[in-house]
Amino acid sequence: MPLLQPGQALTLWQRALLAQVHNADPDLTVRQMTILLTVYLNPPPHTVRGLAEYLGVTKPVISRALDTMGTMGLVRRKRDEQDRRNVLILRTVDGSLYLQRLGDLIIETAGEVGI
Amino acid sequence: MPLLQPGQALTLWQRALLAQVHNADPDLTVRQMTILLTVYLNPPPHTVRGLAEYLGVTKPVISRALDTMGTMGLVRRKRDEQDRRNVLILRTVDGSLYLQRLGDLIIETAGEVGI
DNA sequence: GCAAACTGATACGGTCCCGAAACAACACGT
DNA sequence: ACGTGTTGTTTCGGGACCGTATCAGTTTGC
Repeated sequence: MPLLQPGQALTLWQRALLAQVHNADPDLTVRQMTILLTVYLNPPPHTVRGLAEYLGVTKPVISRALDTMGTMGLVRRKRDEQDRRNVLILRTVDGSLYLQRLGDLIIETAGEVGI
Repeated sequence: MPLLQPGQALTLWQRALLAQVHNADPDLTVRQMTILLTVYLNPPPHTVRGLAEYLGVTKPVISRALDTMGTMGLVRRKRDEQDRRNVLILRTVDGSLYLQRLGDLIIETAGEVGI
């Protein structure tokens, strides 16, 4: 018997999204959230082109998402001095905290659902 | 030791969102997805006002989301004949299939992550 | 030195979403 | 019957996002 069953999975998903909607913080797009998680969970370095390929979206999508999340302080841009065409996407303290809260939220929700 | 740990939770979240981004299907907003899950997981009846309160958003948000998801065939509207001011939000076969696929996707992702 | 290739950012036109306010349809108490 | 309150929808101005095409800066190979 699997630890996670379909009904539980959807309930977990609903509760976690609901908490996020309730939260007054500005909502991140599904794409933005995926970019943020990728930057913090996958090993660096991260570039615009690399993220665009990984997510299967166009480069402007990444560029604009970095603008938005940069303003929010969730990520940071830095020129690659080895190859000045590249832009490296770096993590920030605020971004780490943001995702830490998200992780705690999912864990807490999972507990309530009985996972 | 909890079954689900913070790192695993975020990885699960990332992989599931990534699969959703990769999928060519038109993306649902976080709010729209939450509405859809609520309609299918919480016991009926569902009204515009009820959903707006439950999600903590304004009524127009619900009304417009129902327009969009109605066009996609994910939910259906029906006048309440008991009190014709109300609109009941009903489930559809397509909506059930959509969420079933989402549930399977999360389960599958969880398996890959080792949950 | 210079043209071609590459990387990330930007301009443009279009679509969708948002919040506040106004609106139409309906129920209910007097 | 009629005014009040309720419910859901629509309108309006504004903002964010998207995809395509284009642009500026940098590297690479001849």
